[in-house]
Amino acid sequence: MSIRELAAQTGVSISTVSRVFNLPDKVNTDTRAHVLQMAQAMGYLPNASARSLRMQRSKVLGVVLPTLLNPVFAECLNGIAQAASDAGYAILPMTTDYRLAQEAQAVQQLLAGNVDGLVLVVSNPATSSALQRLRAARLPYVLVYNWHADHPCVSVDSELAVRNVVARLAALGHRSITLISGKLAASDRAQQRQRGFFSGMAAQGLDGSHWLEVPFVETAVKEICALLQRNPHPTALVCSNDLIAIRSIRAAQLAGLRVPQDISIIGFDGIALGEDLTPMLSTITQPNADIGRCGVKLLVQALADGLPLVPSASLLLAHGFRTGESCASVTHP
Amino acid sequence: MSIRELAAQTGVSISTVSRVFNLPDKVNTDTRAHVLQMAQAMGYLPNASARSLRMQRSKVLGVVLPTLLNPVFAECLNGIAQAASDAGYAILPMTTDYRLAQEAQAVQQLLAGNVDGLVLVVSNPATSSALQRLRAARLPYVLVYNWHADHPCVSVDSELAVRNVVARLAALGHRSITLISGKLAASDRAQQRQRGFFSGMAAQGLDGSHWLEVPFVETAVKEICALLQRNPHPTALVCSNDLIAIRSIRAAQLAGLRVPQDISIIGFDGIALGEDLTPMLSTITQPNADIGRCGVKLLVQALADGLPLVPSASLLLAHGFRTGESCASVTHP
DNA sequence: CTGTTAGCGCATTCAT
DNA sequence: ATGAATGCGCTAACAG
Repeated sequence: MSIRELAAQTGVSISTVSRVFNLPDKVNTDTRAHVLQMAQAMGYLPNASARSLRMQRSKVLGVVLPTLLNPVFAECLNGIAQAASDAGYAILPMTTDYRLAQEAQAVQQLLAGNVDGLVLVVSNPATSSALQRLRAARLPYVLVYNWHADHPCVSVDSELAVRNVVARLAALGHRSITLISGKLAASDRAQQRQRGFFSGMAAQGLDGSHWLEVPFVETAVKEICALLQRNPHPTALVCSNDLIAIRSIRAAQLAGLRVPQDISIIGFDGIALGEDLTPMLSTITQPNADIGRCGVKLLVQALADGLPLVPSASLLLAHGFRTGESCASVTHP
Repeated sequence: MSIRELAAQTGVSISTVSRVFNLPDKVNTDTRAHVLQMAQAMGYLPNASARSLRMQRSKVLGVVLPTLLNPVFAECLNGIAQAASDAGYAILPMTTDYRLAQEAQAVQQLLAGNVDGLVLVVSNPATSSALQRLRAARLPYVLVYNWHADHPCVSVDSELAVRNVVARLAALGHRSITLISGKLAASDRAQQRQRGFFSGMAAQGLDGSHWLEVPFVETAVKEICALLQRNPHPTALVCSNDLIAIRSIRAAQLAGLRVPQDISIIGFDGIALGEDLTPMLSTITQPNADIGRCGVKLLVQALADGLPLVPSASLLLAHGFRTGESCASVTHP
């Protein structure tokens, strides 16, 4: 079903049909109604490929995320999809599983798929070859969750958030706090959060040398459990993200520690699921859907303006703290 | 960077360049190497829209899912993405939030986006208008999680699974079992699972009249808690899915019941996260990634054969049971 | 207000 | 083994 057939059946020219769908005002009301009716009857839908080829834009945004198995990114993708849809864009998502090779490949494929722009989270903006290729291709893009002065980003101040959470723990009487960090090489967010931990501990005059690095994808309950079985155990754990916090809670149980009576555990991300857990997860909350939405909005705006998206357009959104049940004050026996 | 420019720079015709990328064997080795090298240097990538227009196929599969906020669908999408990528397809996902209007709209958009085929989960295959439109458009599609004799599907035998789980609970001494079901109108899976509950309870000679219908998206902890506070409370809960089971565990805690000592709670889906919970979720497991993978494989095969995908191609995969910690035998005081 | 025409970038005959 | 020519379906001048 092509525009030509519809035009023939309707008894008008293809330009008129085209106008009906693109510039409806510029066509006679009756003609328009007739065309629309015939289109409906014949099940005509404008061919997206032909339109993309002609217009030199696909109305598709590429999306690159580490994984959808962490709800934080599923929530973000939700926001992305919503904002994209609102702006008339479809999305083409790819996941990297936190691997550089996949990151590069995803960007490569997306470039070949002629998307109009990209929303992505990379391992490390400072060193990402995928990002360089993107710049070389002069394709508009925006990073989400990442933060770097040379790129347009949408994120929260992770470092500050963790520093504040350390202060909060200190105020609750915690002195022995351990950081459970995701692989630092795989994530600049983990690095930021680690910096927040270090500076926070230092600011409280506490020993910030205790931290454990665990994988993002595979569960590390065993390792965390082993750490908790050492005597004395830390009275609080600050985790790189909610998934790791959930695993830490399990590790604590396996180590015979009650949460929060024996140990406080704090996450980062604010995934919705955390609210339904028992104990409810205490965590630093990010506006995940909004992060995605804002990223798309910036991108769409740049696309509309025809201007490149500059680093100075970066947005730092507000984070929060969810007072759950996995964090309590230290009990002095 | 078009094929013409590359051809000009390389000193060959565009047909030769085209052959280098599509029929490499039919071009001289030296010429091929030269073209490839120049392509690399100039950063040439074949334009996907042009190719789609010419080939009348986009190498894109549409995907329609209720939501990505339930990890079961995120896991499935992961499998879909993997299999699609392996077969050289990209994916264009849309979510419906369990709403019929969105379901129809998603299919409509995907049709307009000229995808080559669709993987989807609909509310109800028997009545879905989106599905009818798909058939009318003669676009290959496969349903996942849904099950219906008139459509090609990939799923598990939910009814049998629940029936068996009821038997398992009965064997553990449970007599008072309540079903916490997702909105039946929004999901044929919920209907299947309810049927399994009814027939399972009947088979055990138990009263299967106790069940509660809760939303999929919003949390229904309050309602479930209220149900549990009635005296006497059921000794076991069978839930439509893992997310509802997680909320039920929270509801139990709020109602002052210990899981599993005071009440057993069983989920459905086998989301990975369930293994990291405390108590570890006891649940019926589905091979979520495989369901997605199989769906894509069927679709890709049909696309390759040029044949329509028939209902008789439907696949019923094996389910399992994860013995977690949220289910125990009845303690007789 | 409507029709005619010229490509967008590519794969594919048909020649050579 | 390679090149010239055609058209996929559509939008955007341009002409009327």
